[in-house]
This record gives sequence, C-alpha cells and structure tokens, in this order.
Amino acid sequence: MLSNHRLIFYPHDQERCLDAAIINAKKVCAQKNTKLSTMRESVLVLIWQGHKPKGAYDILDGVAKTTGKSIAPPTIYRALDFLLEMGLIHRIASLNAYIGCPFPSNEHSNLFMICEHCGSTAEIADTGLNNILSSICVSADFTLKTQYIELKGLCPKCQSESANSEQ
Amino acid sequence: MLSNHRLIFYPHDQERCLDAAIINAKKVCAQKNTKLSTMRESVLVLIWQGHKPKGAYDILDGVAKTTGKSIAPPTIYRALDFLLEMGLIHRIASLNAYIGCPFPSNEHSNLFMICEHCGSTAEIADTGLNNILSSICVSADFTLKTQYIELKGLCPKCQSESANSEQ
DNA sequence: TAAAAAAATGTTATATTATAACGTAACAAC
DNA sequence: GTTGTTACGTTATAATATAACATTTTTTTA
Repeated sequence: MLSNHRLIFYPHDQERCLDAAIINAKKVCAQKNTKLSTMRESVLVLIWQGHKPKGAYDILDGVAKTTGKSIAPPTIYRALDFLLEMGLIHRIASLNAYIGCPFPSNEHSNLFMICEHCGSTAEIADTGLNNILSSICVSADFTLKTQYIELKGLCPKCQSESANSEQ
Repeated sequence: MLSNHRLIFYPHDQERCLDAAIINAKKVCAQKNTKLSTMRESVLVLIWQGHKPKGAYDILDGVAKTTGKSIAPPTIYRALDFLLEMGLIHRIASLNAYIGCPFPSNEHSNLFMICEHCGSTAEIADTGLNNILSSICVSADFTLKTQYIELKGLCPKCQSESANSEQ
C-alpha cells in the first residue's frame, strides 16, 4: 500500500517534498521522452506548495506573481493537461482542483482523503481496495478504465481541534 | 449489496423507473416532512428520463420546454439542492451532473459505474467496499464524512459494440 | 378569516471553471 | 537554413454555479 498520509497530516519539511517532486518529475519526463518546460515546472512548483488541492485560477495567479508575466487560462490548462498526462498531478473532481502525485512513477489508482476543514489531502493506493473495485466491476460486466475516489472528512489535526472547540 | 446495474445496463421499461422514483420521492418527502413542489417534481422527472447523469443546464432546458416557462439557473440549482438534501439524487462530481438515486430510503454510500461511451450510469452500495474504506480511514486517523466514488469505463453493451467495430 | 411568518420561486447580475480558435515563437531534424 | 513540431500567447466565449434582492405562495396562528 502506497500512502503519504503520515506525511500530509502531520508537520514536516514541505521544501523537501517540493524538491523531491521536481526531481521526480524530471525523471518521469525523461523516461517518457517529454520535456518539463519552464512553464510546466512553474505550474508544478506552485501545485506542490502545500499539500492542498489548488484551483486552476489560483495556480494562474500564483504563476503570474512569481514570473511577473501576465498569463491567460489556456496556458495554465495546457500545463495541467501535460502534468496529468504524465501522471505528475491528479485532478480532484469534487473540488475542481489539482494536486501533486507523490508516487508518479508507479502505476496506481488512487484514493484521496480530503480534510474539509483545512484542505490537506493525502493519497493512498491500496491493493485491497482496488481488488474489491475490480471484482465489483467484473460482476457487473463493466470494464473499468479510470476511477475517482474522493473521501471528505476531517484530518487528525482538525478532528482534535473541533473536539476541543466543542468543550 | 444494493445495486441497479442489471436494470441500467440492459433494456427495460424506463417509464416504470420514473413512476417508481416519483412515488418513492413523495414518500421520502412525507417522511422528512418536506414538500415535493411542482418545480422540484419537474426537475426530478427530467432527471429520471434515461439513466444518464444530466447537467444543470440540460435540466433547465428540459424543464423550460415541458413547462413552457422561461426559467433561470437559480431555480434549477435550488431544486437540485433540495433533491440532494433529501437523498433523492446524487451529484456526479467528475461530470458536473446529477442522477436519480434508485434507493433513496436507505442510508448508503455510493459507487457509480459510468459508461464513457453511452453515459449509462449504475449505482452500487457495497458493504465490503464500505468496510475497506472505513478501515483505510481508521488507520489514517481520518474521520470520513462523505465520499465520491466514480468509476468510468464501458458498460456491457458498449463493450461488445466496440469489440465488434474493431474486427 | 386576516395578518404575520415562513417557504419557495422569480429575476438580474456576476463569479468560477474550462475550452475553442487562431497566431507566434522556440527548437529540433533533416 | 528551411521544414516540421512543439509549446506558448492572445482573444473570445462556453459551461457551470451562486449572490443578492424581489415577489409569490403557503402555512401558521391570533
């Protein structure tokens, strides 16, 4: 089982995550014979700032700010499409937002745990879960291609906070 | 395991589904002490025409057509919110679309199998799946509130069609 | 039953997310 | 050095959703 929830839901050095993600991304692009252009890298860097899904227009604003250029939506959406294609990011459908993939080199299908309170989002790829999903699809004679599994709730930190505030 | 995939993925009398859904909806509203107003019923009827998720603006057009009135988006979104609240419909996040719930009286968490080719969408509530999801959340110390599980692929009919067309 | 309160709907405007269509620049391959 | 390809720029607009306020309908209750 691949998972980054221990990392996400507790304090850690976010700079290291970012650096690792960029190194990883370059590796993935090299393997797939594609280029992580400046624009694509800027978008990826912005997505990796914090472990919360970011909307396309937040990304746009952020990239515009750091580069000093004025940027139009298609530029961002093209970079996002590329990063999705490379498996470097995921789209969170229920939020219309995008998040970095912590293990892009692995073929995996994903589950996201999204904190409704602070937005922190962890990704898990669980074999047991995928087996169940497969068998459900097989018994319905449904050929599975892609899946969106998004769980909303409270992360450990926000649970204890809301417990405290209810006292 | 609750499921309507046998119904959805094979030919059947859609009129009966619609009638049953409306009767069911009135029952649910009565239980919850709310009203299925004319507008809300119109929206629900439109959603139950076919077993494919419908976008808010498709619903708007359809309701405007059948009622002969001109309708603005908020009217539709309000009806959708009510129906969601009552558990009579679900939102398919990955499609920005809405679909009727076949078993609204049961507390359940849902999985949708969505045919990418014809749009037919079946709903399954599977205990085994929900147990796995629960245990994943427990081990991550994540308090689950709501879930979106949307599987995209090919329904039995579209599988055999695409197999034929590849010959 | 008339007045007050609550619930639902109408209306206008606008926010948010995403893409179409076409033009230009950068770069690699031959 | 031209050609083709890939990425990016630019303008306009499509698609989805909501805010804010007005009106109507329904329910409650005096």
